[in-house]
Amino acid sequence: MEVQNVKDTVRQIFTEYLNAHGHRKTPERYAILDTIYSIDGHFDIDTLYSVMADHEKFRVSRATLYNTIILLINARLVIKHLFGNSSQYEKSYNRDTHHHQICTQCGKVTEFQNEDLQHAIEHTKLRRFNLTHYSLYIYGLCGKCERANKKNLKNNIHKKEK
Amino acid sequence: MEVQNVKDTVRQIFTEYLNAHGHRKTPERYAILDTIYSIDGHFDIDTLYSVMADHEKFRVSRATLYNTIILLINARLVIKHLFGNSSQYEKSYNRDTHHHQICTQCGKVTEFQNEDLQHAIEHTKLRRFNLTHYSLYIYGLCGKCERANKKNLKNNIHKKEK
DNA sequence: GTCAGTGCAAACTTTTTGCAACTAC
DNA sequence: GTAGTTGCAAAAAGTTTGCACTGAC
Repeated sequence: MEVQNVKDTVRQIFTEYLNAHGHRKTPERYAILDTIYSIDGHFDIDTLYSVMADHEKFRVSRATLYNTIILLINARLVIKHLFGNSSQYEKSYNRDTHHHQICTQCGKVTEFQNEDLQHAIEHTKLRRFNLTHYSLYIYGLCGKCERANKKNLKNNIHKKEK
Repeated sequence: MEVQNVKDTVRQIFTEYLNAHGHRKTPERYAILDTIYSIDGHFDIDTLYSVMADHEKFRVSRATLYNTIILLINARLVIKHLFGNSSQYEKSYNRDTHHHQICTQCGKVTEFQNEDLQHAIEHTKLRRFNLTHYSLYIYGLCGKCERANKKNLKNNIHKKEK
């Protein structure tokens, strides 16, 4: 689907959501949705705030960002992650299901897809629970850090952990 | 394995870890490890602080709790989760692998086990990545909330979302 | 016209940091 | 003795809240 199509569709979904829940259709809310769907990958509130301040016609307050993102999560248009210290968000409509690899050393987050895994998770029998979505975080050492560690071992460099 | 055995074993693992990394073996550190291995399920720093203040011989500062828990995570004796607002921790030695169901409405976190799922995740081929551990969070509606919602619908009670 | 929504600043919560005192080694 | 560790308090970071103003309905 083309970017503009996606933006139109999510705007429509959002409109329906707002109507259904008796919320007002403010320009701020649509500007936020639009900006989020212009961002690839993860972002935090601060990044979103900067992007909107710099590139978009709208400047909205952080309070409004926090408020609106809750609506978007409920409308299933945004997913919230909790990596590292701050909350990270990402658009969720028309995105391929993906999983997350997180390097415990450098903190780098990489997405990957795996249909078998996806299938296994989505078809897990759950007792008294109605799955809507899920997050899989795989922790370990990324290739870069592993190589760096091996090199350091060879050179007998010992970085003390904090 | 018996509780006391587990405590002894983790103390030994921690000692080895501290030695290997040139850290001191302070009584605070062992008291924290011991307390953590007395707690079943998840806890946050504040809870741990209270438990130690109330029930244990040792009172340690929050700063020390934060410092020590990082060591314990690195020693693979504790796992960190990010549910809801604050970081949650749990002991990880000698625990069965489990996954987490999180109700998006009431926030309740339930653990469940599923060997097929566990196997599928652990045997996923990863490119340039060395898996050490993982967390799977499944979001949805728990049975209680689902029943409550149905009941509300029937009675035509409309709680507006915030 | 009304009240939900917004912006701003203050408050709050969780975590980190700086520093003096302490203690494991 | 010395440097790593601790406790405390202050600071930082992220998020929520109270309130007056604005604008969607």
